[in-house]
Amino acid sequence: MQLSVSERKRADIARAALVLFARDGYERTSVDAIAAEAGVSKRTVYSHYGDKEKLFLLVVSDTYDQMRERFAEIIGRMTGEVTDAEKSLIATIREAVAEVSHSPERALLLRLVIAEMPHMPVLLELWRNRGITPILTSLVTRLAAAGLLSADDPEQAAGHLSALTFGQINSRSMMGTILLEQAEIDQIITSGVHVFLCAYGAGKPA
Amino acid sequence: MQLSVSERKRADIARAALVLFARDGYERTSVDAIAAEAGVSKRTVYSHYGDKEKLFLLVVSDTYDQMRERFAEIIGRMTGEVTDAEKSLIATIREAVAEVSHSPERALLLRLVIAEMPHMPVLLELWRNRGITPILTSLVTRLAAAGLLSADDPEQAAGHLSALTFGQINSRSMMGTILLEQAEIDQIITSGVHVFLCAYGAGKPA
DNA sequence: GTCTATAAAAAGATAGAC
DNA sequence: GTCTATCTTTTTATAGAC
Repeated sequence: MQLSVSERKRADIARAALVLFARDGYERTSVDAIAAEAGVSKRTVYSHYGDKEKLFLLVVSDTYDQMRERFAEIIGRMTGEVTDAEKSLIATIREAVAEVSHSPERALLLRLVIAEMPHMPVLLELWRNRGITPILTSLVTRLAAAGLLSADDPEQAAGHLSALTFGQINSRSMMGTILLEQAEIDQIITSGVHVFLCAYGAGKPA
Repeated sequence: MQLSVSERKRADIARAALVLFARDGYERTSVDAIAAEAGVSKRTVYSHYGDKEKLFLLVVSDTYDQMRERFAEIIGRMTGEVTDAEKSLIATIREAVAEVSHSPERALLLRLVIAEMPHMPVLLELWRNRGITPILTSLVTRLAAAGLLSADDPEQAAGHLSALTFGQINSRSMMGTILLEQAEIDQIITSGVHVFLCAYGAGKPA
């Protein structure tokens, strides 16, 4: 898995761009700064990526795909041997949130996408076609099939679950701008799942 | 209520700034463009507002306060003679959403605040101290006192209500980037309130 | 207060040598 | 592919006249 010098530089540029875009936003990040951070000349940046916007879109798209994969992996792992829907949901969502918060760049991605979406319609398609709602919907569908949930409209139920957990966390943290305490995160997830199960739970033990 | 020429120009600048900031964002909006839109010279902009950031913060703050006032007025109107919590909540939230969506500038404000918050800590305080959650909390408290809701923790309940309605709408519209159909908005509010009442409702009629 | 003209800096992108 | 040096445009902010 050796990388040529050129490939290495290409990767360095992408990593530098991610760090700076995440920290300063699109407009505030200059190509000069990216080149300096990556340890290459500005001309090399343009050789590899064409222009600033292409670089941005590629970095955002890659980071987003990685996050989505990890998310799907975590959600997908919760299958089969689930008996207590509440416990399993809390643990799974907790892990998913931790995964996103783990890397600052990923946490800030959402804010970046929101900020630049009106000026880059491509981002809109990225979001629409590869959102995380389908992943949650499939989870709800599976749980409903197993008799652990009662959801006539799995997509709508997934939307409610997402709003009550991820949505509340995004809102409180101002889309990742403020770092939340783990206790606060746990409280949001626990209470959110509880409300969700009040509406969609099946066979609750008292 | 006559305005002097100077006061008129000051107001024109603020209005122009709001329109352009909302449309193009902070960094993409130049002071030149604001001056042109307002029909004054650039020097006049600086005379009145000092610099670009002060102008931005003032415009955002004013717009936000107006929105918050309207919001409080709508929520506050729902008092006393409420008998059906579900119907009243749906109608009230529907009106509140319509009020915000009515003016594009107000709808886009949230996105702007999110985008610039990391670079302007003042915005963070604005949000914290004058958020809309307290307004919703007081509503929940009143409804609970009237025996229409069962909420031990009104603030948490308000958070859930907000996430299920406003949160879902913000999420679907990408913070106001995409315009939603009224039918979709209604569907979100209706189902969101339904879930909320599953968890917090008291004395539901079958 | 208001304008025209200008300074001063920064940023995106490219030319041309190696 | 990679670099240094440069072009061109844009932007914030100010000087100075009226």
